[in-house]
This record gives sequence, C-alpha cells and structure tokens, in this order.
Amino acid sequence: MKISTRGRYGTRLMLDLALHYGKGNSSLKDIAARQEISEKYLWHLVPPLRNAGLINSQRGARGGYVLAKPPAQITLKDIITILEGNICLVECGEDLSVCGRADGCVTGDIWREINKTLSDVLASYTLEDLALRHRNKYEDIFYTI
Amino acid sequence: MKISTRGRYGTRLMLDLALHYGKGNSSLKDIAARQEISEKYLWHLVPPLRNAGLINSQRGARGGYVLAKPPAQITLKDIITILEGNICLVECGEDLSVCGRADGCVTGDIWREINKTLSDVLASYTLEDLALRHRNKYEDIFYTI
DNA sequence: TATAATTCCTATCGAAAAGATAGGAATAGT
DNA sequence: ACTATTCCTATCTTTTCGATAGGAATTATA
Repeated sequence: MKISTRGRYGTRLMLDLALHYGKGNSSLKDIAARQEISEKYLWHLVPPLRNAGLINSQRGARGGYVLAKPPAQITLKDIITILEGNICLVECGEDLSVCGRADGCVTGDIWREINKTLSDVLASYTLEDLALRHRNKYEDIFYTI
Repeated sequence: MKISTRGRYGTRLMLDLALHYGKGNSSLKDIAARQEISEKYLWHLVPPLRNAGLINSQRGARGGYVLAKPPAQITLKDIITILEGNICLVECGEDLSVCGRADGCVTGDIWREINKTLSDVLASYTLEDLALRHRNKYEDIFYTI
C-alpha cells in the first residue's frame, strides 16, 4: 500500500516545473540534478504526463518542458492517476467484473468508499499549494539560520 | 498503490470470524471454503493476527479461531496495519531517516498529511460495521428474490 | 550549414515483492 | 489410538519495481 517511486518522483518533477512556471523550458537534465533523481528514470514519467496534457515539451537545443496549465489547475490526483494507473486500493474498485464475488461483497463496498475518500483528498492538493509551501519552507530556513 | 491480497484476504478472514462471533471456533478450512480463498494462503495471515492479539486459536480436533475482542473493538486500521506493515503511502512517512531530503521535502509533508487522513478513515470502520452491512445485504437479497 | 543540446523511443536487466504451494511436527478432542 | 486441526518453515513462480543503455529525431544557435 505504497505510492511507488513512479508517483513520488513524478510529483517532484511536476513540483519542480511548477516552481519554474512562467520562466521558460526546464530540461530533464536540470530537473534531475535539482531533484537528485536519475535523469534516465524521469524519461519514463514524461510521456504519460505529456499525453495526458499536463505538460508540454519542446525538442532540440534549449528545449525542455513546461506545465501545460497553471499550477492551480493541476492536482495530485491528476498526477498520481496518470503515473500509478487508477487511484484504486483494490482491483475491483472500478471494474467489478474482475471479481465474481463483487455483488455480495461487503469488503468491496468498503474499499470503494475508502477509495473515494483518498481520491478526494488527493484532488484537494494543487501544484500551486505545493509550490507555495515550498517557498514558505525555504524562507523559514533562511530566516532561522 | 494497492491494498495487497494479504490485506484484503485478511479482512475477509476477520469479517468471517466477526459473523461467527460467539458461536465457537471456526476452522481455517471452513473459512477458506466460505470465502473461496486458498486455505494454505490463509495460514500466513494467522500468526501476525494472533501475535497482535486480534484472534485466539485452539489446536487439535474441534480447534480453530475466534476473535479475541468484540467486533466493535477491531478496526480496519488494526487489520491492515498488522498485515500490510504500516499504513504508509511512502517510506518516509514515519521514519524520516530513510530520506536525506526529508527536512526540506514538501512532498514528504504532503504524503504524511494524506497518510493521516487514510489512517483515520480506516480506523473509522469496525468489524461490527462490516458485519452489520453484510447482514443487511443478505437480507436485501432474500427479500428481493 | 554545422554543431551541440535536447527530447524521444524501445529494449533489457536485476532485484525485490507478491502470490501460492508443499510437507510435516505438535496438539487436543473423541 | 485416531483424527482433525493449528503451527512452522522452506520453496517456487510470477509479477512489479527500479534502473540503465543506445541511438534516432528535432531544433536553437553560432
């Protein structure tokens, strides 16, 4: 019951882009360096995010990535859903046909309820929130040192 | 980001015991048959549940398992925590030392917040709730047929 | 036009986790 | 004694996860 590296790294990638929103392209190389994540690994996260319309890319020299929408319009739910598949604690969460018992299955109902809660919570966090927090945190550090 | 078979089967095992609460021992064989789960697989789930004080066991003929506490006093959080390890969406959820970045890591804070929410939701469901729902569901089925 | 920087695509590899099974020892009711 | 049951440990296969490699396509810039 973990968010995998895929989702976590993807979130950091997106937060990095949010922090540079409006300042031109960011190359994966730079992002990887700032976030201390393998550039090769980040490559895998980019195509789904682009296909889903969350980021835009530009090839060639001085190319890179930008958010396709303002940070306030991108939620953690969006990111996690794209990178982890469905936000779904159980297989029978959305597709009841995977389990012959699904009809009379009480635990299935429960998982779906809990799932809804989790989904709503993730949807309540936007990249703007994260970026704001990040900036506040950095300021605090500078002030207290 | 899934609850594994371990957690799901364990929950059904415990729900089965809750439905038989006060009616003597249930053998794994019977539970496995009712729940359509491999008996061999269930064997793995029993020791941690017993060690945690959620169930009691009796060996020998006519032996089996019973809930160690009333169903109202056992929550989904208890069960999942025992079977899945920590209810923790990320490694750095409880032990910050696993990640050198944890101090300035905004995403880490977020995961921990979301984790808290999920944990609270799981704790809000007791086995008594599940058993009640199960019985209601069965009654509905009988009435409508 | 040449060059360098960058995205893009696909294949592969190893390690870890998950799921499932097997065999037999210990226990206790009948 | 016999039978039913928990109990324990080892093993095996499959899937998922994390990570890496190599090279083709594209584009700004000098």
